[in-house]
Amino acid sequence: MFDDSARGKTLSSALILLTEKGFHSVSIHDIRKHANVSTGAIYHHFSNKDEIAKTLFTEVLSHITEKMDDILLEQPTTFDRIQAVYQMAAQMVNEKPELTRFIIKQAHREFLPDEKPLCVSEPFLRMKTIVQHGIKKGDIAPMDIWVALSLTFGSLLRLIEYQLDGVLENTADTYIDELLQHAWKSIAQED
Amino acid sequence: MFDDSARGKTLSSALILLTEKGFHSVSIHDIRKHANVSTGAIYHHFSNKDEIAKTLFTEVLSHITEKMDDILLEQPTTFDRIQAVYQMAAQMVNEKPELTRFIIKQAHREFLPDEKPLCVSEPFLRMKTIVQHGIKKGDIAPMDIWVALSLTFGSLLRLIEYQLDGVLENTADTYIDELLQHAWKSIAQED
DNA sequence: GTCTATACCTGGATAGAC
DNA sequence: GTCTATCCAGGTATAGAC
Repeated sequence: MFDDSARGKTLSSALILLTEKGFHSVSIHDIRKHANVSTGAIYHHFSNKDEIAKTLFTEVLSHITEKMDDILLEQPTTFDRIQAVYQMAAQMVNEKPELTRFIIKQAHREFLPDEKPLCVSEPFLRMKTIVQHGIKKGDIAPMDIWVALSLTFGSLLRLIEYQLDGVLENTADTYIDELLQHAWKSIAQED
Repeated sequence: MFDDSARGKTLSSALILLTEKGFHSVSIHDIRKHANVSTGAIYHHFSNKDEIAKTLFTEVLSHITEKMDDILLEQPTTFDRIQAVYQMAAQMVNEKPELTRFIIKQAHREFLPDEKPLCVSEPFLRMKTIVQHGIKKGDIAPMDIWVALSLTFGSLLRLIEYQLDGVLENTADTYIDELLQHAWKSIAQED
């Protein structure tokens, strides 16, 4: 995910430690030790501890935003767009569970108090766009946008949390077809 | 919620401060000041800071569990049970937003590392029971239990988070009828 | 049971050599 | 750009009077 420089190693280690223990339970010294760099090197690249977490958060978010934009470009129909988001999410939680946990489970308010809530971050605004277009085109039944958003992606996020909590027997991607099929029924325009 | 003893005042203040700022951003001194009690009084009733949060968490959870049990007793049909949960949740997020945030948004792993994940706590197991009974009785279409759970309550939890994040124009209870109506379509056994 | 005063330590951040 | 050594603030927890 990150390169082998002091900066990259710091971010990689911070990601692992932060998702494992949480922001306030990880000290600079912990990161220093895990990344095998010195305190001085860390403070050369980051002005303080907050900035490490903030950098991590924004870099990961913008990475996801790019993927969302690809989906919007490549998939023309509402259903296919939603399906692509489901697949991307399932893949992400399988391949990078710590990173996924960092994004959706961290209490950002605690260490990024000036950050906007996750639900108005760029990737989530892309989801809103998908649903709004779906309603406008008549693919999705007319309803309140927040209700439609909850129905479209709420169950997906829930399933992801189940996987992160370790209660699922199989990986998330084995459930998403069934999940999407049913979730679509709740929002689809009947004709 | 809690009585006027030093213990009660400590818990009330801790609840407010913890949900506002998060566990590690609130010091014992902050709680002491807000509750208008002394450090000594706090340490007389609680062995350490963790135990304050833990007490709060378990007392609130068992309170919700009781309400869930009432629902299971009073409501015989699957739909009515789910509807009652939706109404209870909407009422809770309206009347006690800080408390709701404390339960569903806190990174418990950070200060309660030995606590089970929320999704296998008592109240959430009651939700699982509701859905399992629904499938067995034929009210809910046969499907994987975790998929069914995600579909039934995922969108509700999402809507609650929207309200907590302050993006909704109205309170959650104005949306839940529409939400439930659609969510039910995704799981209902068709005949 | 409740108070004040304080001991002790963790951990963020800096200084200055190389 | 990276290192080691160190400073110092903030915060948990305790001691001991009342």
